[in-house]
Amino acid sequence: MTKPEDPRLAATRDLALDAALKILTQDGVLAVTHASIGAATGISRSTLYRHWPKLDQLRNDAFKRAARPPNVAPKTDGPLHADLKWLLGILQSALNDTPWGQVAPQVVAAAATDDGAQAVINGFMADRIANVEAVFDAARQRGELREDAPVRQLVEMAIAVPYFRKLIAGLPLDDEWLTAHVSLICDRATKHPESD
Amino acid sequence: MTKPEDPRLAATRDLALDAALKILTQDGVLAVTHASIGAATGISRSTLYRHWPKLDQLRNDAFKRAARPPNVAPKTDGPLHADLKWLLGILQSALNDTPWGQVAPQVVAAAATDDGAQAVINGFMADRIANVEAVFDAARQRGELREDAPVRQLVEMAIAVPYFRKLIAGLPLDDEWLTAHVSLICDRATKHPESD
DNA sequence: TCGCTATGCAACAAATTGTACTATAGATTG
DNA sequence: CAATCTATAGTACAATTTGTTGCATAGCGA
Repeated sequence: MTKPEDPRLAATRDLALDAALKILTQDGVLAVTHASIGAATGISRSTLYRHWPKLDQLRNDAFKRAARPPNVAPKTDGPLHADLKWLLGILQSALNDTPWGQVAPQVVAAAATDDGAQAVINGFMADRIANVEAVFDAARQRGELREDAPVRQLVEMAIAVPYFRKLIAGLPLDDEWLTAHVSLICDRATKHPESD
Repeated sequence: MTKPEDPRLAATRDLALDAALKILTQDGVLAVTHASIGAATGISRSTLYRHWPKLDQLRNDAFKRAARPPNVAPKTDGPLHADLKWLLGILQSALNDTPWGQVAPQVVAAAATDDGAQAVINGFMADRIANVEAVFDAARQRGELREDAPVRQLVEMAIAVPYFRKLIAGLPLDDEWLTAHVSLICDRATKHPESD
């Protein structure tokens, strides 16, 4: 019943949002406008207004594009510290090497006054937390975890610190830091601290 | 040699920035403009332009006003978990009950493209970290800390998690959470886990 | 009192944001 | 292929935002 969509629509949408993402990372939210995207892509301003009548909609779609998660299934074959390092390594890469690291703070700020942006960040964070939880669950089933391990808190810490360093404190995320971070968390969670 | 400043300058500055802060918390950065402040205060637009010729300068000053830290000397008379709970309680209040909780995400976002905003947040965070470090230093001098306590990491965690919860994840900061958070950090830092 | 300067006001310029209309080019259907 | 529908380019235009300038007034310091 639903007609197939005119391919031109998807084409301009993709072209426009790719440009929007680039502008977003380079010059910030304020720089993504119908005019700037038109200049970058050759798409006419009037066409862009037909796709996104309001500027907020355009920016929210740019946010969504930046927030597209790597969508990996977490490695859960143990041991915990290896799984965790693997998963947080992906997070680290996302923050360091993809537009998300540049864009996330702007989404966070937009979320204060814009429900669309709030939804973007909630969805993204839910994915991240679920992945880390899956890693801990697998560790528990393997019997690696201490009975009293405060898993919820540890999951939160695992994610909070890299985000804090990158977005708020402006500190680097590198392998040395990651190793220490994972070690600190596993130390509290597992029965026998890995003696390396 | 430096003439005393005309009192009218300070008067309009304060009046304008107070209004700016209110607008900032209520409607976001984008709403703080010379026009909106003029409407809120009765100050004429041209006067506001003389004080802040560019919009960025005006917004950065509003950020600075929001970021004015409580400027408390941390309690350091021990034990660690009490000092830490006291200090993080102040942080929690600042995030929950002062404009800083609303404004911080916007400063973080602005920092991506604006050095002034970056300076605001760096200064604020340096203060916070120094205070928590002072608390740990005192604990060390009292002999409460384990030899191998990773203090730098724990200081970072102590601050990172509340910021993450409030700014990024939209989770609440309440007393129950704070107690658990402090407990988890002290557990790793102190020689003998408090047995309560 | 006298000069200096901050303010208020109004007019204006330029850029931004959004709308409307027309003509053309590409897609879908028969 | 032909007819029709629809997305796009281009232009003109309106409304708002952002910033400037000149002038008169009122408050401050000497």
